[in-house]
Amino acid sequence: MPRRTKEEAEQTRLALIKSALQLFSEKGVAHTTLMDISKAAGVTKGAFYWHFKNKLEVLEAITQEYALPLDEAAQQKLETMTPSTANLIEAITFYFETLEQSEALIAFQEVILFKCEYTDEFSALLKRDKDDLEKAREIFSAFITDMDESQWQGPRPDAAHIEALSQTLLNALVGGLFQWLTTRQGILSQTVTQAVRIILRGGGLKVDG
Amino acid sequence: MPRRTKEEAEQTRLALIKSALQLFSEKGVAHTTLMDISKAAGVTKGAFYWHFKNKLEVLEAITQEYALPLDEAAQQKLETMTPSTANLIEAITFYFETLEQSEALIAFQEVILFKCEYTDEFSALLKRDKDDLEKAREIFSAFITDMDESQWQGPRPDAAHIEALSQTLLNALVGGLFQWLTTRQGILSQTVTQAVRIILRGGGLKVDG
DNA sequence: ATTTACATACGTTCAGGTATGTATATAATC
DNA sequence: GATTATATACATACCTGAACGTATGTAAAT
Repeated sequence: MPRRTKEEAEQTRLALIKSALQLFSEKGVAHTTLMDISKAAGVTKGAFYWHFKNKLEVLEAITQEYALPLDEAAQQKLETMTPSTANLIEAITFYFETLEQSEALIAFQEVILFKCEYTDEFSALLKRDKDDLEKAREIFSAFITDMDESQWQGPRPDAAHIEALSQTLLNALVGGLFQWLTTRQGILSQTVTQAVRIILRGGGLKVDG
Repeated sequence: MPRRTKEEAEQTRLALIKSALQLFSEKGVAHTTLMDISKAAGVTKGAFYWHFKNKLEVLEAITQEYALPLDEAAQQKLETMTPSTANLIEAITFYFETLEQSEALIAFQEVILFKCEYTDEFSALLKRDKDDLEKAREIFSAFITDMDESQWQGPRPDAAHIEALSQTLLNALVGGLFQWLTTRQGILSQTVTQAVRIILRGGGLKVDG
């Protein structure tokens, strides 16, 4: 059936994105064919090639549709909060609570970490992921730097220490997500929060509990 | 040229493994063809199929050849050391120093983390990786548990806390490796060691420096 | 003599891409 | 407001290369 209305076209676009994410997480990006995606979305390859140029474009669309909103929400949360350890922990907890409650977000992270080969054109995707992490680290650093003197156990440390601290924090988050996605044991937001407490305390900040 | 001697056959086997690792890290596992590997090793597909059943078997051979020795060395190091924070840090530093000095080990980790889709038969590989990490965590836990009272800042914590601590430690290591492999910035063993210090201190252990 | 350690050749499947068909929504024109 | 024109949103069919696997050949080691 040719020539749907604009809204119907957007529907099929979203259906393609959704099916792609589902199939990517099941079969991997490289082993998912464009016809697999099209079929699962109830259309043909013609529809796919109308909306997207290739697999990479779908993955980018998936990112825009599913991952970006949470990233931006968490970022804005941190930017509006008053800098404190409690608020830092809360923002991180918010991120992982939202993540673990969304099948789509879980599937997305699975694809990014386990079902995608970062080579050729896809290496750009890894680079962007790298930039995102670097940005997150900078936000952590700024947030910690802006904290009041009262948040620290001892005297305020230098910038290098805060950078090392925020980097360690970020690495533990990535590693924690990695570990949870493979084992699915425990509650992601809780284990991560626990790790954050340990690290912030080890970095010289006051942490209650 | 048919029918080489046993040693020559082992040579081509190792050449295939080496070429496979190289190509996997460049082009990704899925996008590397068996003829690519064979050609790079200076043989034909016939030689490949004589030594291996499929791609998965090569990857397993690569693991045996390159990754296992370091894992076992680090593990044995921990088992023979007297439990202390300094020795824990030293064992971890040893692991990552060895890693960052070997192109092959770096390539292997790159393949495992970024150039491999864990689906179908390859999901078994991810499961084994999971088991390895779980084993590492247990070793960390045991090592920390066996530590002398003098190693702690305060009273000795309960088992649950030590488990959370070792898990956080492991997650930070994985995340740190992840981060270093993407950015290649700084010296892996140093940044990781720094992270370990922060975490152990946050976990309640005495850390010098 | 037989097995080994490959080389060569082939068949089959299958994925990506393209070219083209087509019915309808939408815009343009009168 | 009716007609026409055009762009849209796909469906269908085909073409191409290529990768996997397999079957078979073969010369030397054992």
